[in-house]
Amino acid sequence: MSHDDATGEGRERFAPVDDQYDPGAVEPRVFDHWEAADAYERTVEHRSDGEDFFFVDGPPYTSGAAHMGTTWNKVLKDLYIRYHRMQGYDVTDRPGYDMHGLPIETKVEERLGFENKKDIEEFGEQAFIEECKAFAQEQLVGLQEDFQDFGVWMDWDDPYRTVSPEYMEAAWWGFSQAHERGLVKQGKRSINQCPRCETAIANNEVEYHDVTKPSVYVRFPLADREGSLVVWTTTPWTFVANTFVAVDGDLTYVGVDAERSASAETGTDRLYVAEACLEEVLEAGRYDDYEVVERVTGAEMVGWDYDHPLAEEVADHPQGEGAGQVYTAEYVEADRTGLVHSAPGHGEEDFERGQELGLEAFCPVDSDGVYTDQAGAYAGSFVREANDDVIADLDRKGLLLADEETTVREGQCWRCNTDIVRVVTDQWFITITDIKDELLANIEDAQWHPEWARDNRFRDFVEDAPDWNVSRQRYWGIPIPIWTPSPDSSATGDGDAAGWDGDMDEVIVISDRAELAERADQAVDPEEVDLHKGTVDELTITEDGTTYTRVGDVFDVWLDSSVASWGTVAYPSETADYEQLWPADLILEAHDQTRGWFWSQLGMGTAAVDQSPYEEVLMHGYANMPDGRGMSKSKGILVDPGEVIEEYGRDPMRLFLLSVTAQGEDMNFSWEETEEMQRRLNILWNVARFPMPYMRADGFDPEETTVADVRADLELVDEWVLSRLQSVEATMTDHMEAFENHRAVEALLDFVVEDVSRFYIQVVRERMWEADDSAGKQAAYATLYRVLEEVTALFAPFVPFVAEAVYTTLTGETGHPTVHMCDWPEPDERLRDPELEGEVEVVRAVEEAGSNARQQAERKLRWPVARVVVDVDSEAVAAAVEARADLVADRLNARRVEVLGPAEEWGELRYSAVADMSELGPAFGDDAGRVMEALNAARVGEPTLDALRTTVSEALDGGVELTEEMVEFRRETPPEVAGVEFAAEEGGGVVYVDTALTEDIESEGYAREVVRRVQEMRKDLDLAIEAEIRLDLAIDDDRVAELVERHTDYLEEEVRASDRGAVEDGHRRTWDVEGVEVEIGIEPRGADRREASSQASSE
RNA sequence: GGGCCAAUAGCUCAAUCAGGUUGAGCGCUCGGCUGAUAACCGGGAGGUUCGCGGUUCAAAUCCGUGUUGGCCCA
Repeated sequence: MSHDDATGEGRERFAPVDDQYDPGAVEPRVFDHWEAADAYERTVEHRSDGEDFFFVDGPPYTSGAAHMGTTWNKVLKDLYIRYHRMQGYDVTDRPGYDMHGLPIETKVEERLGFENKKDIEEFGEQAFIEECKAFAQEQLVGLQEDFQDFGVWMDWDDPYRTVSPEYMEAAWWGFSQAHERGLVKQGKRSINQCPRCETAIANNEVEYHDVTKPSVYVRFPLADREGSLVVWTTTPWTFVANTFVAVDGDLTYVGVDAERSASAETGTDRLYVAEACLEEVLEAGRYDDYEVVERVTGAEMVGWDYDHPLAEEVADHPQGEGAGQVYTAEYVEADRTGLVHSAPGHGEEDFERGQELGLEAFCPVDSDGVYTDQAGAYAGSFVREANDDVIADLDRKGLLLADEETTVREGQCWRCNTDIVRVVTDQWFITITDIKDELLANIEDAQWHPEWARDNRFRDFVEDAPDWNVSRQRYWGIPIPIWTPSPDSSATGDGDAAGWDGDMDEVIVISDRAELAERADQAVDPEEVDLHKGTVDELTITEDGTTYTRVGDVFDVWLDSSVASWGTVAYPSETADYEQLWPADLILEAHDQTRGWFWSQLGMGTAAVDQSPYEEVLMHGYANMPDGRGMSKSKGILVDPGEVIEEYGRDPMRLFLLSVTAQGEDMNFSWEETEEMQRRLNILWNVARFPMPYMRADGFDPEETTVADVRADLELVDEWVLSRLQSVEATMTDHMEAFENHRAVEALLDFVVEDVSRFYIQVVRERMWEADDSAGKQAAYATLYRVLEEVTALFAPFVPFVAEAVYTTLTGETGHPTVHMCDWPEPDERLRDPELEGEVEVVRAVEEAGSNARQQAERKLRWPVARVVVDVDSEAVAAAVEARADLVADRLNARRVEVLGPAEEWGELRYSAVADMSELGPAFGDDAGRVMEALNAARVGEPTLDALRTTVSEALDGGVELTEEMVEFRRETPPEVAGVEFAAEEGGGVVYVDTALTEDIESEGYAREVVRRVQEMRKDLDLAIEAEIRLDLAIDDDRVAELVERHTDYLEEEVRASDRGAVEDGHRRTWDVEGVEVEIGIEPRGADRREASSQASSE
């Protein structure tokens, strides 16, 4: 809507607005207004004395632009931030960005043309970190511009960034707290290693694809008995590290003498396999005969020794205490051979079982996937490429039974698609398995919406969660603040922890910059120091004659965001906000964060301070394509929010995101629905636009004339719409408090479309059009103003632009500088009247049925009907219709409304019967035809068999026995009466409309036909509403002309005709009114004439 | 392979928790209104409630199973 001075001063109330809601025009104006009026800053300031509400923003990762998912997320956050502000809270709205991590390193490497870690080392760590920092910052700016463009109000000038010293320090502090509670340790773990990135990949960063791999059956010769164990694998390269063979203790295994007689490779082998797998193994090994010579359980095989299949090639193969033996293991299934080759230096399950058994985790593979010298003959080969060599060696030694291929799901690095290798390396852990009970207890302290997300999914996950591996062997991350004793006293700076025995009491964990400055050997300025790897790796600590050096690793990025609840308030460098606000009142993310940020925060909060860092969680779904597929930027399957804005606007997009999808569910984006949202907002726009010219013309002043001032003059519909408004407010507040935003906004849209637009405004239009000002008119103005003002506030958090535009036009200079400073409207109980709401609901049901009946009778609404008869089935409905008969008469343009209660019969009604011949036939035989004719011809006063029997018996000159099955009753209304059923909450009935014409009705009907056409001609001339005209009317039918002239006063008042007579050079048109030719001429009078002609000439 | 969520009119969703005649908006179509008018309002058609099986007097709803999609995990 239009105003030049965006600060509110001098802006004109009820100023003319665009005819159509055009988001493309409204939104830029609102942005300008916000900027000029400092709308955001003033809104924040307005609530600065309110109760604190600590919202914590889950930081989006800074690689790539905002997609529909992030858009939805931020718009939801904006909604709840705005809502809580309107509820009076002083809301923390600091946005955050997750800026560390491998994905950014990968992108920077691409940009710089790097292929692996060595390129980074050559480029220089510090320089590489600076590149990453610059890249992440670039991405941040792009993201932030997008978020602002969506109309999201957060503290964009001061986002928290996980790369800032204050934030990194927050991570150090949390980690050091966990350490002090004894929850940090170093340990070996089987990890997913990306050989290209040379780092561990979190399980959730692994993507699975189907790949073709070797499928080999190999026999391991037993050491102290005849025969071999048969194992199967898809990773022959791991045979190098084979340490034991696993069996299922309960499973039956057989020893067989298997023969190949037909082929070239003749001979007999004694093989041990699970009995259930025997056929498969023999077939794979191309044996054609066999004899079972032994049958044992897996348990009985435990302790059997075998020879390492690559003992000659790998001199260092596992051969210590307990190696090369059979053990039981949970992970064995009666599949393939029923015996599992186990390498604790690689596989996760193998590793865990190996730990239990006290076996060495032999891992002769480096971080780049290349065998170390320990791998003997294979040293220097990339493991996957060594598969063929291993297979060839096994074949040469006669150990290979079968060499096939199979398709399996294989993990790949999510960034570079390199196949993962499982290796065992030294990693740092937060041992959350030690605090499982506390974690499970702390879950209870947060309320989730929807609840099942916590009680089903989240709890299961927490119960099964392993220790948290927080270390990554990369560069772009928060350095792990652990300094370990160095073997020599000189500072090497390479983070080598050799020389330290793993005792956590002997390490130093630094918790903040001040402590670092104090304890470091080098001079450190805590204000200036950058905590990244390039800097801190140079720092050593020397205490009691021992020099400590930092471990080389950085934190997994999940640790970064896990400290967001205190990182947001810059704890520990600032303490006041933390003490006042923590923990978070609300966090709000998509369901992938259940095992992501919801979890990492709980884990970190519990490890550091044994408390849940958040109290309430709103979980939403994923944004999918219209057909339900997931969006994927890399595959080009996506809907770009920018395009949606371009096409339909910000508010319609927001409204779609906030109104269509239920809490916790995935959203399927829909262009059609977004367009529909624009149409709904157009109704809001028109509802607001409709009364303004009248208010302006009559000089209505909402400050002077409030609803309270016009209480006595309120009409029924005014009271009704005000009551409905209160109910909608109560409903919306309930839904918003339950985080059911889609229900809340649906209730509001319903109110605007159904109640205000379709009913209230329809009813109130006549009052607005009255020429003279009146108390009733002022009452309508005050009512509608109140409705619009509060509706605008209710819409504000959902569609901030259009709400702002309407609000500023409504309030002019008198309101807040922005609608977003308004309080959330609370229902005023004094205005609530549930009984009235019920009555009007009945009236509307009756109106609907009545309109339908009119349509059936083909009588336009413009023509009055003599009477409407409402036959109801409940006293409550009868009372409602009787009480509101005037309104019913008005809505249906009826002269009279009659109500028939449940006990009354309408004397004019008759019933007929439709005969069912399949029943009549058997019952009456030859007479069936006559009975049918009599039945069909019968008209009875009540729908009962008795009445029918009497009538039919008379017609047939003899009694007949009728049953319920034989007939179906039909209502027969009098001629020119149409009846339609209706139903309301407290009962229903039938509305009969009597459309019989009388001269009186014709007179009014024709008069209204003429009025309508004159109005159209006034509009042709673009006349002002109050402009007066001279009217020239010639009707080519004397009877009709006389009928119309009976309503001369009405006619002249309606069309503002202050003069009658010949119109020579005015606007003339000839109309066909119900078959009668009517010639109309009009011309504006006096001052209106000049105005009209000047308007005409300007077009 | 496992867990959680979803599947209802051409489209987007209600009704499912707590079993009782499947409903709304859009679209389509027919009509009305005519100073909100490129707006607004009414009627109508449109359903194997994803398939199969079970429990029940009664199933969209509860149970089992399969299919498809989403997310998480392996």
